[in-house]
Amino acid sequence: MTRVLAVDDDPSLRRALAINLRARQYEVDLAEDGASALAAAARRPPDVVVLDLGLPDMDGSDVIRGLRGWTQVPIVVLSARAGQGDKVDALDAGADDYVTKPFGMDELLARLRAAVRRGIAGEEAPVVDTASFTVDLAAKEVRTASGEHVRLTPTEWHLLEVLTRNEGKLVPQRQLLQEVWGPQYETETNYLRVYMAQLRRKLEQNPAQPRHLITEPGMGYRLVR
Amino acid sequence: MTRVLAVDDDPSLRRALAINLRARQYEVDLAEDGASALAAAARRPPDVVVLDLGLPDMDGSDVIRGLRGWTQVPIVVLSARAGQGDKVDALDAGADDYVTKPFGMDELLARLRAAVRRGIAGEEAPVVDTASFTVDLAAKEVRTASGEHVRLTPTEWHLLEVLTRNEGKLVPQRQLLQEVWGPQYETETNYLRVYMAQLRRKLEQNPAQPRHLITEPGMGYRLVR
DNA sequence: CCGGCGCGTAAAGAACGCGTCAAAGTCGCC
DNA sequence: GGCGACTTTGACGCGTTCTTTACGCGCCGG
Repeated sequence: MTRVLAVDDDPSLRRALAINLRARQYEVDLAEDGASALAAAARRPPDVVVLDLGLPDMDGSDVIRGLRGWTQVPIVVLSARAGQGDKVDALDAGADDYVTKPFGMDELLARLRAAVRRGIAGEEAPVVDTASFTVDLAAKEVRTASGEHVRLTPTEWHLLEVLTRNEGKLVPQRQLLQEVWGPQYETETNYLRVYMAQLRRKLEQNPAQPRHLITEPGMGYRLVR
Repeated sequence: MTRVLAVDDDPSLRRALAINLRARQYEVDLAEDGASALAAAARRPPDVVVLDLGLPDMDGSDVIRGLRGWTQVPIVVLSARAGQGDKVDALDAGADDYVTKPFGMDELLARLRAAVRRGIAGEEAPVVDTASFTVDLAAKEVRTASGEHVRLTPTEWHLLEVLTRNEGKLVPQRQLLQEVWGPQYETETNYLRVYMAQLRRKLEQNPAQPRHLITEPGMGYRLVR
């Protein structure tokens, strides 16, 4: 059963959330402020968190950072209709989605389902294998189709790791550069060219015509099975 | 139940709208001018707004901006005047779609359904598929109906992305140019013609008679399923 | 009936991005 | 201190993409 931790200082909204969620077979924990939310999450790790930003004791973004310190649980934020500043802050702090008050219960439930789906999908998939090679993210290991171990340098691995975690998706050049080399290298696209070439030489059967490490000109790269 | 706010100064048209909409299980609020429309929307937030541009007290675009200040509710505009200027203004101000008077009730209802669907779907719509092709916004990938990958250039993709995010809705030329090429290219409508032609060649089964990438002469383009 | 406007199409040169190679620079380890 | 592995940097050729211009057509208004 899916466990939801719902955090809001308004008792009537807490009650409404609890009733609606339990009616849909969620297991519900409640908290009325940031401190007890963090405590509750630590005591019984939830599968998804619904968090009101307007808590009496702590800033919402700080609650998010407190959770993100040790868990990747999906967080859906509730906010009164005020400015967008706190929304941006919350997303930057690591929230997954955002619902503005007043909201329809249907909408919140839809967002919750989506968040849970993403969360569960995220935990599995440490291994991705293609026709030519297999990437084991947990073991940090790459093997060819014939089972031989492939030696990668740290940078090569890091690049391949980002592509693997986004398997099938196009990863923008900027994101790759930022995650592998850091934010100040966002424009050094030639790094990508050099290292993609090295990865292809080690992993592709025909490096000149790559089948899995695909260039999308002008946009980024993509790992396809 | 879906709530519609219908705004028109003509009492007989208000009545006709109310009867037709209620017959189709919509909950209907009525307003006869801009000020009371804004007040009604604030009192009971609607799921979709039908707005006549020819109101006695306010310019239609100002009503739209008044709503857009705090809500993303879909707005379908009714326009009587032959001129296109006010329609373009309304779309630029944030309207979602428009219907020209005199209109068939069927057409209005179809536009309403499309607008409501978009509104509810909200931010969760990473995949849009038509009879001819499928657009995956998250993966930045386009496939034909037969499943083949379609290669798009960055500009082609960017243009298609904007249209896809506004699926079903008429997107003004100005908005497309601004989002794809930047604010200083707002008048270069020939860019749109060139790139729409390229997209049609790659995506439409019969590029000469596009079924999904539709031109709305003088105003903009629309992606329909 | 004619003229103008907007749209679709085609084609050209210019600009850009990518893959490749080679060499210089950096770091840690023996 | 020297050696090897890894990373960074620069240059070049080639194919692709973007930009710009020109022309023909259809529709609408005069």
